[in-house]
Amino acid sequence: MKDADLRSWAVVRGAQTRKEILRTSVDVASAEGLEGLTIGRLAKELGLSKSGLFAHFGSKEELQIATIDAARRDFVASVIDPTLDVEPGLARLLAMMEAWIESVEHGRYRGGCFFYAASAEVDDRPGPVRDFLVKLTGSWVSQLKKELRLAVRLGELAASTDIDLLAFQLHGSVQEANWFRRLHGDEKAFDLSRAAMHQVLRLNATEGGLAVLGDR
Amino acid sequence: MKDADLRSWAVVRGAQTRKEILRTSVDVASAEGLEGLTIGRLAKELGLSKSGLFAHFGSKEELQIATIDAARRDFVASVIDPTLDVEPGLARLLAMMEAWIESVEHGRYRGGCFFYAASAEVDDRPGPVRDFLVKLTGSWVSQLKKELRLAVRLGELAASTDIDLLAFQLHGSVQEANWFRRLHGDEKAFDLSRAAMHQVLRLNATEGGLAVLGDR
DNA sequence: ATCTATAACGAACGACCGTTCGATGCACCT
DNA sequence: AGGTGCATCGAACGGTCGTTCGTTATAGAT
Repeated sequence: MKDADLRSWAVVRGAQTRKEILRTSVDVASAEGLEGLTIGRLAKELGLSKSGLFAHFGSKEELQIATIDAARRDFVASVIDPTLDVEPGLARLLAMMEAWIESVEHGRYRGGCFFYAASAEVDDRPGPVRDFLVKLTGSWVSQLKKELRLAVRLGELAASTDIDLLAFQLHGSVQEANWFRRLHGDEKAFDLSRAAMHQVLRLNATEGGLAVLGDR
Repeated sequence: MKDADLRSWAVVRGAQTRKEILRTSVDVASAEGLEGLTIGRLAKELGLSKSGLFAHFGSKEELQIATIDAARRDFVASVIDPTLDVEPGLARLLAMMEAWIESVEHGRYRGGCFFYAASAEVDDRPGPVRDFLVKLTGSWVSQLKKELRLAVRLGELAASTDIDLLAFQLHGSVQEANWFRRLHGDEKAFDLSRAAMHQVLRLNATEGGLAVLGDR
């Protein structure tokens, strides 16, 4: 009976619409911001009524959070999942970084990296939206650090490696690339990002690590 | 006669008010964004009427541009001017970077680095506001590169130094620090920024450059 | 004393915002 | 055939936005 409810026509249709809304809202929010993402504008773009769209979320704040979560799903699908079967350690870290860079470089959002835009907008506005974003970005940095620590343990990075500093540099190189490309339209930003990444990794790599990093 | 006009009571008073408005608007915009900076809110905060404040600028876009220009003046005064009498080359570059980091770390704006916030907000909104911001940020990066090239010519940095990459890394380290502190509230962000800066400079420094960089 | 220029004001405008509410339509259950 | 649950709609709400306009106050010039 409950199953019947959950699979009823209306519910399925509702879930589908919600998905379509979020697919568009992530795109819009990456460019116009989470506040610039207005319900009327979004409804018009999707051919829905304001109130019909609104009913899916109950408040603008809920829409914003759902939008961030949709961006998270996209991020996991395109950056994290594909690297799960790569050999853990430095190799996987490289795969994660490369997937991340590519997702920023060729992603489908008009505004470039969603989390870059959202961070700058939300960092001074306390509340659940900010909290959620802090949690997600913090979790990504932690994941990078975790893989770095593993690489140290595997002897691919030197024991003296400053994990915090290295993660800071890796994360920063991608954020800077997004800033540079977005504002100054220069596509070589991502080459610089890759070069910076390889430089700092090489700086901390052991002989075994250098083998993983390759020639370039 | 013209002089008398320019020094008339009303004009002086007007210029003073405009200055006070901009002093507040930069502060507000660094936190709420250039769009979130609304005329009514700004007027209330300053004890002015909406229309009275509005008359100083003629349009919201003009207010935004004037606000960015006020931020530029602050930046020049606190980051560039104090380094003009430092010895050109690596020493001056270090002074510029340190002044920049400190201005972000201890600046008077509630929203942290003004240009970081404005960049992310405006990068997808074409128009005069964006154009102005692109010009200013580009000019700052150019200034860094100019000093780096000088350091190379002075033999403080190796001739093989990749200026674009190094500027990318220096600029990115400060932006990342602002992001990290703003979103995750961690004050050690700026120590990381300084460490990253020294690391990449050291990597390109000659013996003479290392002497300028010092021990740390 | 009168005139001029400017700053600042208050009231109002249309547009859009997020949100509420009742009505309508459709697929399924009994 | 009638009832139920859900998605969606249209109209309306109070509020805020940027902007316009006519008015008032005030210091200096004539």
